[in-house]
Amino acid sequence: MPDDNALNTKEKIFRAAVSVFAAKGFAAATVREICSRAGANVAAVNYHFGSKEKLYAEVLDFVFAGSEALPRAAAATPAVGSPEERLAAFVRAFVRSVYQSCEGFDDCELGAVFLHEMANPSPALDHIVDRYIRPDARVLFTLVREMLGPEAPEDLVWGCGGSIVAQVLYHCAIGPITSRLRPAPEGMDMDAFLDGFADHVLRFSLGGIEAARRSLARS
Amino acid sequence: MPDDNALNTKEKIFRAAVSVFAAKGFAAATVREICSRAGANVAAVNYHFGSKEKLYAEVLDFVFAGSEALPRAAAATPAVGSPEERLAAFVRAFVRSVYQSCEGFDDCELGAVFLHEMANPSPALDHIVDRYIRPDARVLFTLVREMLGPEAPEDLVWGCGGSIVAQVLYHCAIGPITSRLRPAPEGMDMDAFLDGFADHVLRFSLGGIEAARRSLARS
DNA sequence: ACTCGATTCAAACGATTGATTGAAACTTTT
DNA sequence: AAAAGTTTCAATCAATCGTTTGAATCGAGT
Repeated sequence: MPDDNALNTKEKIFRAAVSVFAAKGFAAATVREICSRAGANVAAVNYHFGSKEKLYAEVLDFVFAGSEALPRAAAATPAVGSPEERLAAFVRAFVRSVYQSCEGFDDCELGAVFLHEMANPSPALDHIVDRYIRPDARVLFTLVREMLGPEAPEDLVWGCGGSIVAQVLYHCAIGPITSRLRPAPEGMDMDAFLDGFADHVLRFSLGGIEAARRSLARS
Repeated sequence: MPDDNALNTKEKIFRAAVSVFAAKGFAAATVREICSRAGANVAAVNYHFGSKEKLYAEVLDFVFAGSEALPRAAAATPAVGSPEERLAAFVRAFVRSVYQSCEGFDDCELGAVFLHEMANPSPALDHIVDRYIRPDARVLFTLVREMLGPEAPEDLVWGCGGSIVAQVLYHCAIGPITSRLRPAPEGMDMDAFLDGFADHVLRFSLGGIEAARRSLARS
């Protein structure tokens, strides 16, 4: 029967896998490095998880699932209030869920995992989209539609929703560029930066949606 | 001395490398597949280019360099005219340079190469940033500053510029998601789609910049 | 103390990778 | 036509990958 030590080894491998997969993606990560970081034998991954791919699928699900402290955007969006207020909550939670490290991890951002998954999609992506991303998208697009009005064409709703998502994902999508073009000042307060970033995205997006609404009324 | 046949083999390898690297990125691409597609021996890459890495560096430079038919955004932005007009030209050229296939290639978008490079930056990225990305960024941020006014803080200029870049890169950053959430209709006219996409990004961004300007005047 | 299932470990396996080698084929020069 | 230089090729190298193996180790139940 699995005792504490066994669970500890499995847990240690899982935690190491989260960090390594986040840093390197599925293909570039090696089970040897994961086991080395976990202080375990190379065979431990296959013994406890079946294969590297199954371990990755579990990690992916864990990273995307969110938590109470770091909920997914849809879960943090209230059902009542003005569309602007709800969008503000959505964007703030979305930004945090992408850039804040997973609970109990120093070095695992969903954004990093996500980027590797976009560059090299794994079979597990379908499940992630259905389970986690589609609900978030649904909340966002419903909100955008409320703000654009019922006569807005579907394409415009998706366009504006995409513009919001794009801005949130910006830093994770081009991190290596910003670090070269405009390196972040050392000792920066990450929480304050994320709040300011979310504020900017919200303000910029409200202006963008307003412009889209105007162009709609004009035609 | 290199004759036509030699040039042909080198050229064929280069063209195959462009496609393979764009589709898989540097690490996942293999010299065996490149040579196979080129109808050449495995040793040809090292003979003609020195190493897989040097070949990749040449491919990267080619993809980012742009062309007369597909210029980089900065090169397509006129020096005169209203900031709005110049931003429109910038965004249109930017969108095309990211999503339109390189001249003479059916399956090489800068966006695909870029995405892999962001997920797994190569040593060649520094040169690409200095040579190609920094000039584009300079033109964009100068434009944004013109529209925000001289009293706008640097952070706001970078924020709004980033919001524009983010929207343009959206589809390349989350392609696997959109294809699952909202598959593109088959037989879609890519040129028309890109024009419409650029129009949306421009309109949305003008609204966003206007909102940022207003928030500036208010404080 | 002994047994038995669960876990860990060093060692190795087969496959694949980028790179190298030296001879063969080819082109150009003499 | 012989020589020199360039290019191609099959074969192979060392390294690394995920996975497997079988024995050693451990811990709880009898």
